Amino acid sequence: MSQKHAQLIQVGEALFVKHGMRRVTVEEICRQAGVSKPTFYKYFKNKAALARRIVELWIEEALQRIDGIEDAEAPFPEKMKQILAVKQAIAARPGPEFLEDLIHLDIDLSHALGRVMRFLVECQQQGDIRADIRPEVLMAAFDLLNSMQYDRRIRDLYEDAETLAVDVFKLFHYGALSTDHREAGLPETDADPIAEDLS
Amino acid sequence: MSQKHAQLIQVGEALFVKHGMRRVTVEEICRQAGVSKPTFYKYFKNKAALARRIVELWIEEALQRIDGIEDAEAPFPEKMKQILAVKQAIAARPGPEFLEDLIHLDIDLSHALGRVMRFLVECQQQGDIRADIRPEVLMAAFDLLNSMQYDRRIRDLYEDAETLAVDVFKLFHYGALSTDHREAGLPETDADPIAEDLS
DNA sequence: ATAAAATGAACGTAAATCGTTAATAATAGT
DNA sequence: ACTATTATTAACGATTTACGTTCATTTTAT
Repeated sequence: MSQKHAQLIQVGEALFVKHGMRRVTVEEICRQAGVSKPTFYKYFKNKAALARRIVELWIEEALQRIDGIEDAEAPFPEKMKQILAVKQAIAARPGPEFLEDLIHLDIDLSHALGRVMRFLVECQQQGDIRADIRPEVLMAAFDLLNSMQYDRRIRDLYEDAETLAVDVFKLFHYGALSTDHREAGLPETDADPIAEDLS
Repeated sequence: MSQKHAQLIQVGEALFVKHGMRRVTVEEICRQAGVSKPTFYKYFKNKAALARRIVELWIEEALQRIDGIEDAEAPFPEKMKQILAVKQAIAARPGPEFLEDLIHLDIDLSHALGRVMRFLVECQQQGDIRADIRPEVLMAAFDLLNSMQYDRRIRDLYEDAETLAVDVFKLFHYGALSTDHREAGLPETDADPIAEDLS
């Protein structure tokens, strides 16, 4: 829409990401955006509404990128790698403090992630990923593996951060890919994911 | 001194550097430091006093490092390079927002820099640096050259940041070193620095 | 057991922030 | 040039937050 509207979002995003919401005031956003306070409240009900809008845009952008990756023609493992990279990117976008704020606002970044989940499910149905593990578990496993990159103890084992990232991807890949995409064959299991009950 | 005292300084430094003073509350510092508020005010008159103490420690540390460099035996250009690097390091330590706060508190980081200035003067007296330019100007020139590293337009000319940094050092060096340390000789000027008046 | 140090909880005060209002100024289109 | 829209400035009361201090109690060390 208006120039002002865009400015507010841009400035708000920068400040929220860097400092979190409670360290940033509406007047500060207005000042840096070159917008008056009444105009702010014309566009947004309050500070939280701005935050919500910002995240909304993040998610929209992520979904578009994921669509693009899905439509493109590429070997499947490459697609999966890219899509998971997108998910990782939006999860890391808010700083730790803004992330806290989002949780407190009941904003769930992992809803864009629902799109990723659907992708995983499709992959299972097409036999690209092993179907004997529930997609939620796969997703969680991916997150856990990724979190290794931020663990000091693990990080110190590597010279540079990139090879660690590659290793993480390799790990998830060759543990998750079905035999179709594996070099060495492993006993294939295609049991019903919900078959076993953990009672 | 006390464990608590050190904790407060450590936490305060981290928060101030990251967010600046006005975004950080005393209670927040106390919480993260595991110290009660009355104890905070036992050690520091107020938030500003903590900030002052933090910078004081920075300067002390910088002075010690400079002394160490001066006492060590190394070729002169290497010494100068190291000392200027220390100066550059402490100047960059506070984030832009904390730097604003320090200015507003009449805290002058460039007083540690006075030590660097004295070094430059000594160098001039010993003939290591050309003596026909006032040390203040040399210092300012160094700062300007260094600031190039943060100029987007210049930065984009380089692949990596390191070679740029090296170039900056080279530039300052071979423009500032006297013929004693130069490969190619240039007309030596040892006129009185204050001889020429710009009236 | 005693002294010193740190804590939690509460306090009054001052300042900051919120969200809104009204009157004025700027900008647009017709 | 006139009108309608839109933004701005300045101020507002209400609420929240942060400050710096006090005091009774607990913890720690001697």
